[in-house]
Amino acid sequence: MINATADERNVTTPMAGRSSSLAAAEGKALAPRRTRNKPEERHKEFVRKAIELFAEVGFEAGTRELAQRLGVTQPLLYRYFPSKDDLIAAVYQEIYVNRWKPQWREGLLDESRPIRERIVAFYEDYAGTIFTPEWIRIYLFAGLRGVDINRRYATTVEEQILRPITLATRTSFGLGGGEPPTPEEVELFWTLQGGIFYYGVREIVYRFPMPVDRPTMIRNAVDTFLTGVGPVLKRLAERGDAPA
Amino acid sequence: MINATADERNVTTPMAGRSSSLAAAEGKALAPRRTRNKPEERHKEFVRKAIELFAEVGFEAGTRELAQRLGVTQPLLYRYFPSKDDLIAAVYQEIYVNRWKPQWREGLLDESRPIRERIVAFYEDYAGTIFTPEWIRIYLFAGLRGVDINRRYATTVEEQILRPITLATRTSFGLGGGEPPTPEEVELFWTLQGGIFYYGVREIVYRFPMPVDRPTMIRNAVDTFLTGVGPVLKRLAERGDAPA
DNA sequence: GATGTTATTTATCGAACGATAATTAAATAA
DNA sequence: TTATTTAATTATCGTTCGATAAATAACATC
Repeated sequence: MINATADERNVTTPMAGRSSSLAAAEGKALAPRRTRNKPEERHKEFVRKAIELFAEVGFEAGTRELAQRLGVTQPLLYRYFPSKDDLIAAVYQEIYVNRWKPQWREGLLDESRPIRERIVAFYEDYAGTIFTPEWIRIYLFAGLRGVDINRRYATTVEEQILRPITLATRTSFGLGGGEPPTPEEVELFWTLQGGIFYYGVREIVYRFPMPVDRPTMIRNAVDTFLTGVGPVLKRLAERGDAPA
Repeated sequence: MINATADERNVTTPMAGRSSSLAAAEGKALAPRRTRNKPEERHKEFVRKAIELFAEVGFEAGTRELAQRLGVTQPLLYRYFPSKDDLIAAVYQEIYVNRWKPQWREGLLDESRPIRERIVAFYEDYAGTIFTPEWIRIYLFAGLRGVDINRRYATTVEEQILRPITLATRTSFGLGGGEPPTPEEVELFWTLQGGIFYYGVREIVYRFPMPVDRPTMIRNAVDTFLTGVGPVLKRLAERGDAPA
């Protein structure tokens, strides 16, 4: 199922550039290169490559494969991360915490610009951030694994993005004052969010041919949504969530 | 990571109901139960349980775990499936081919009912079919694995569902004749499809609390979409896909 | 009841996995 | 230069995995 390139069999190989000195010409074992790096840089380097590998294969990717890509031996990983799960946790932190931009929320709340412009600008920047194999694939791997990364991230999206959008949209339609959005209202905006997110899943995970480019898709989706959401918001506000 | 319940150590155990006769009271090895089933039933039974297991754990679920749940020994699986991948293929067939309903397309094309009613009815039935852990989780597992199940399924969705919906909607708005839908038009309906699908992902994969029930979500999403899509379709039709 | 077929189990192989202990050598300080 | 520290490697353990070969026992046929 995996390569195992016959070059180096079962034994753990150091590798990464045979010692440029023509040292061991005997052909047996090449002198292993041993470059000593600062722990801080190594830590970052390990996480960076781990993101790459996990995005490709998933979390069942072997630590030996990761070490090989880094040009180090497998046990070295355990000097920097007590266990594989700790490495995975560092990956989560890097992607889903460090890449979150507070200006997303701020931009959406900037009432000096029309609501459509704010929403389109947000989704263009948001798509530019998360429509990468690392972000989307690892996000789905994590979700299927059952870690609560996704629940927590979805909570953040709802609080920092969807509720502000909902309120701003309601305001722009002259509906309701400052009451918090109802679940039905927020759910409406989840549908838009999910529709745009799923564009990325089709493109990056399924590798489905995407004849419509991102900005066009976003513009049309937001236009359709904003045109249609007015009456629905009005209806929801009028009957105060009473069922038909 | 897995249980390994101390009861049965490394050795492959037959199991499944100790022989109800109080046979081996010596405590050592229980007489293994050997019931002989018809190959046809076994095949179905294996696929059924495999779906259950793969939905929980993913395709890296062990064949031993599957055998244990079936109450048989692990090598028996290889009498019915040449390899694990063949078992997985049977799982795909069962879920994504056998569960497809041709009446979805037919119902969407039934011009005797209003377009909104057709679309809402379709999504309610569609959600009832695919919003299960087996369907959604295995679908995402397959997508991340790189098999082309998802590309093929998405093609079917586009051809059997989204293009009919697009044409029917265009007709109901009095726009365009029988020309095939443009990619931009189809992409609009992909956004609705993705938005609704992602509701299922949040509910079933992320286990996000869902305060709005499915029928309400579907009704509001379709209402918003159908209200807003008219002007956008009109704009797309008028300028013949020329960029702004 | 004897015989033949085959569903099922027992036993086992080789590879890959996560992780640990002991050893080696590169950088730093004396 | 020599001594100290520790980054990095070598070697290896115990498990689990997918898969195969051989032995066994349940059912069908005569």
